[in-house]
Amino acid sequence: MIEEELMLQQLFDEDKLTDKQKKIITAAIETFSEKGYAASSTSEIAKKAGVAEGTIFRHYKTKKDLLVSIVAPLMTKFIAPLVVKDFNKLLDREYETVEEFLRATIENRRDLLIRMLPVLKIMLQEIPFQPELRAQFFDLVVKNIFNSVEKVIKGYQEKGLLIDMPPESIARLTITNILGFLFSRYILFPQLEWDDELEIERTIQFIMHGLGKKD
Amino acid sequence: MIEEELMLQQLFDEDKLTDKQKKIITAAIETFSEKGYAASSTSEIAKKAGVAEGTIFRHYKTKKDLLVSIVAPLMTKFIAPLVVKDFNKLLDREYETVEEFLRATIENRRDLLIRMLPVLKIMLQEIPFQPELRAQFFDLVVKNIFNSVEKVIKGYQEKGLLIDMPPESIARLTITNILGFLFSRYILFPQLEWDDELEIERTIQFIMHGLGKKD
Amino acid sequence: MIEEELMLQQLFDEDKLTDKQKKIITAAIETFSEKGYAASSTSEIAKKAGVAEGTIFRHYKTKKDLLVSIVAPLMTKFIAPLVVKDFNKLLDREYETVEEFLRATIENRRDLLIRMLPVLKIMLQEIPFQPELRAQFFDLVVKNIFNSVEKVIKGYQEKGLLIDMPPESIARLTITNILGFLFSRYILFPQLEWDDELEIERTIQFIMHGLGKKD
Amino acid sequence: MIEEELMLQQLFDEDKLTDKQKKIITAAIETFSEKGYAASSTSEIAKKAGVAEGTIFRHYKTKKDLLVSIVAPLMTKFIAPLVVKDFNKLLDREYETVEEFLRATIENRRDLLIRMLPVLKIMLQEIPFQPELRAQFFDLVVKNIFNSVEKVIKGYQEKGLLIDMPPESIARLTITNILGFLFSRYILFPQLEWDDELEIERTIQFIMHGLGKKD
DNA sequence: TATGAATGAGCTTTCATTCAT
DNA sequence: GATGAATGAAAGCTCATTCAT
Repeated sequence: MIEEELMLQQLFDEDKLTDKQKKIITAAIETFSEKGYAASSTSEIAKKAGVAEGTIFRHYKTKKDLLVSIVAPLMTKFIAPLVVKDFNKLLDREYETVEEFLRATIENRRDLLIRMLPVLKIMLQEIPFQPELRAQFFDLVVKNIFNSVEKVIKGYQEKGLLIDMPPESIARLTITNILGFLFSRYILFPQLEWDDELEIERTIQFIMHGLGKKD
Repeated sequence: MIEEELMLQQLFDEDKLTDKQKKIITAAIETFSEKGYAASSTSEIAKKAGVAEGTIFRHYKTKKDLLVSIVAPLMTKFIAPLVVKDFNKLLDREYETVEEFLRATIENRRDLLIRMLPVLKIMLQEIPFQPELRAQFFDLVVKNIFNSVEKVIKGYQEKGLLIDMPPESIARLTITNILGFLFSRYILFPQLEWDDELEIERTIQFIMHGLGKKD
Repeated sequence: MIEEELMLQQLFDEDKLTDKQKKIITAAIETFSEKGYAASSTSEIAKKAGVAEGTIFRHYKTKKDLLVSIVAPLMTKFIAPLVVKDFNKLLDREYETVEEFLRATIENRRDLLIRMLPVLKIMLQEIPFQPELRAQFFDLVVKNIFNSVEKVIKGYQEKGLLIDMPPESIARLTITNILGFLFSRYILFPQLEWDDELEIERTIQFIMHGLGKKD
Repeated sequence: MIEEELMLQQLFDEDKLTDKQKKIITAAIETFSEKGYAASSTSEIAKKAGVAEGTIFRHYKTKKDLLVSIVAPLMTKFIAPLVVKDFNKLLDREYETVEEFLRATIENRRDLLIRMLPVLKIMLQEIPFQPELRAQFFDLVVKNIFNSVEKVIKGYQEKGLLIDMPPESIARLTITNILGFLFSRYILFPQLEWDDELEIERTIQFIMHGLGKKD
C-alpha cells in the first residue's frame, strides 16, 4: 500500500486529488489488477477504498471512466517518459554499449516496473477490449516512443552496435522481451523460484546475441 | 465461421458433440474472444448460437464450465502436440539447423495459429484470473513442453547449435517471441500493415542472432 | 381490479400476453396513474403485480418501454375507434340532434370512460414530457380523429345544426369540455359530491347553447 | 429569462428573497416545468441556478419544500387576485357584457398568462399527486374564487345576462375552457400555427353561445 | 451564509441459473 | 433433449440530503 502510494504520487500528483479520490484510485488499481475490469464490482472497490459507493460515481461518471482515469495518465505521464528519458541519456553517451543501456534501464527501474505491474497488467488486459484505450495507447505511447526511438537506434546502427533492421522492428522485439519477462515472472509463474538478476542478464544477452552459438 | 469449424473439428471431434453443442462452443469462442469472459453474457452466446439459453446450461453446468470446456482441450490436445510433435521431428533430424526448425514450425502452422487466435486470446486473457486454468496450464502445457523440450535443446546444444543456457530459459525466450509477435500482429496492432513473411523472418533471425552486430 | 381487467381485455386481447405480463400491465397502470411515471418505481410495480422485478425487464427492455406499451395501444386501439365509431353512427343518422349524439356518446360510454381514467390520466400527465408519446399522440389520435370528424361536422353544419366555425375549433372545444369535466370530476375534485347525470346534462347544454341567456 | 423575472417580481417581491434564492426559484420553475417535478434533480436545478447544491437545502428544507414554495404563493397571491379583481371590476360595472369581461380578462392578461404558464403547468401536473398541494389549492383557490364569484354571477343572472345555472358549474365551465385553450395552445400543440386573436374570440363566443345554431 | 464532497438508500437494469412444459 | 419464461441476487448508477469547512 505504501509502495503503491509512491507510484500514485508520481502518477497523479499533478492533479489535485482529494484523499478519498486517491483511496479510490488505489483500490481500483488493486481490484482491476486482481480480477480484471469486467469482473470487478464498484461496490467491492468502494469497500476496499473505505468510501461509499456513491462517492466513486461523484468523481467518475461511469465505471469505465474510472478505468480510463487510471490507465490514461499512466500512458501519458509514465511509460513514454520512462523510455524516452533513457534513450536521451543514451544519446548523451552515458552508456557505451547497448547491453549497458538495457541493463541500466531494467535494473535501475526494476522497482518502479514492479510497482507499475498492477497498472501495466490492467493495461495489457483491457487494451484488446476497449477501443478507446487502444486508440489512446496508440497515439500516446506507440507513436511517441517509436518516433523518439528512431534516431537513437539509427545512431547506434551508425556506430555499428546494432544490426541493420528497421527501428520499428528493433523496438518491437526489445519491448516484447522486456514485457515478456515481466509477464512470465510476475503474472504467469510468480510461484516459481526465479533468480531475477540472472534471468535479466540472460534476457539482455539474448536480446543482443540470440540463441545461436558463435564459432 | 467455416474456418473456425475446421478448428473445432480438430479440437473437439473426438468427443461426440451434438450439433447444438458445436454451435454453442463456436459462439462462445467468438464472444469470449471479442469481449472477454466476464463481459460476455450467456444470453448473447445463446442468441449467437441459435439455441435457447437453457440449452447452454443443460450441457455446461455453469458459465465457467463453458470456459473451461473450451480452453482445457486446447491445452491438452492442441498446444502440447503442436510443439512436441515438431520437436520429435527435430530429434529425427528432419531439420539441420534451428532456424529451419523455427521457420518450419511457424510457417507450417501459421494458418493453424491464426485460426487458433481466438482461443489463444481467451487463454491469455483468462489464465491470470482463473486459478483453475492456471493450474491446468501449468500441468498440461508448461510441464509437458518443458520436459520434452529439454533433451531436444540439449541435443542441439551438444551439436553446438545453441548456446549454453538452461533449457527452460531458452524455451521461455523462444515462446515469448513467437507469442509476442502474434500478440502484436493480431491483437494489439491488427490495423497496421504488416509484411508477415518478412517480420517472421526477422523474428527468427532475432531469436538466433540477437540485435548486436557481429564484426 | 376486476373492472380493469375488462378494459385490459379490450385493450390488449389481440396480442397474446402471458398471465404475468397482464399482471404487470395492470399494476403499472395503477401505479403510474397514482403516482405519475417518474415517481413510480419498478420494484413497486413488480411487488404489486406479484412478479420478480427481473420479469418486468424480460418483457419490457426499459421502464419507458413499459410506459409506451401501455399508452400506445390505448391511442391506436381505443381512443380513435371510440370517437370515430360514434361519428360514423352519426353519419348513419342514428341521432337526429347533436345533443342526442353527445348525450349518447358520454352516457353510453361513461363506464368505459371511467374505467379508462387511469390510463387517460397517465396519457395526459406524460404527453407533455415524452416527445415520443407526443408524436404518437399527434399522429394516431389527433390526425385520425380530426380527419374523420371534419365531414361529420360539416354534415351537421349543412343541416343547420352547428354554427359556422372551422371543424378543428369545434372539435377542440367539444373535446376540451368532455375531458375537462372528467378531469374536474375524477382527478381534481373526486372528494366533492357530484350529481353526475345533472352535471353531464349541464355540460351538454353548455356545449350547445353557451352561458348567455337568450331572450 | 427577463420575462420570467418580471413574473417573479410580481410573485415573490414581497418576501425579501436573496439574489441566490431568486435564481433558485427561477431555475426550479424552468426545470420542473420542462421535466416535471419527480424527473427534475436538485443538482440540475443548482447547476442551472449557478449555486451549490447545498445552498438549495439551506433555503428549502426538502425538494418538496421547493415545489410548495413555488406553487403556494402562485395560488394565494396570483390566481385568486387575478379572478377576484376582475370580478370586482365587473361588479363595478366596468364591463357591460360578459363577453367584454371575458375578452378583457383574457386579452389584458394574456402576456401574464403566458408568462405564468410554466408555473401553471407545474401546478396542473403536481396537484393530482401532491395531496398537500391539492388541499391548498382547494382552500385557497377554489373556495375563495367560488365564494367571491357567486354573487357576481348572481348579479349577472339577475341582469339576465347569464343563464340560470349554479354558479359553481358556471365557474367550472368557464375556467375549463380558458385553461383548455391555454393547454392546447401552449402545451399539447405548440408546434401548430395558431391565430391567437381569432381562437380566443371563438372561445369567448363558444362560452357565451355554444355550438348550436340559433334560428 | 455558501459551499461541494460525501453519503447511503434506493433506483433501473443485467444476468447466470432454474424449472415447468 | 430443448425450450424460454421466470427468478432474485447483484450490478451500475442516481439523487436528496448532510455537514465540515
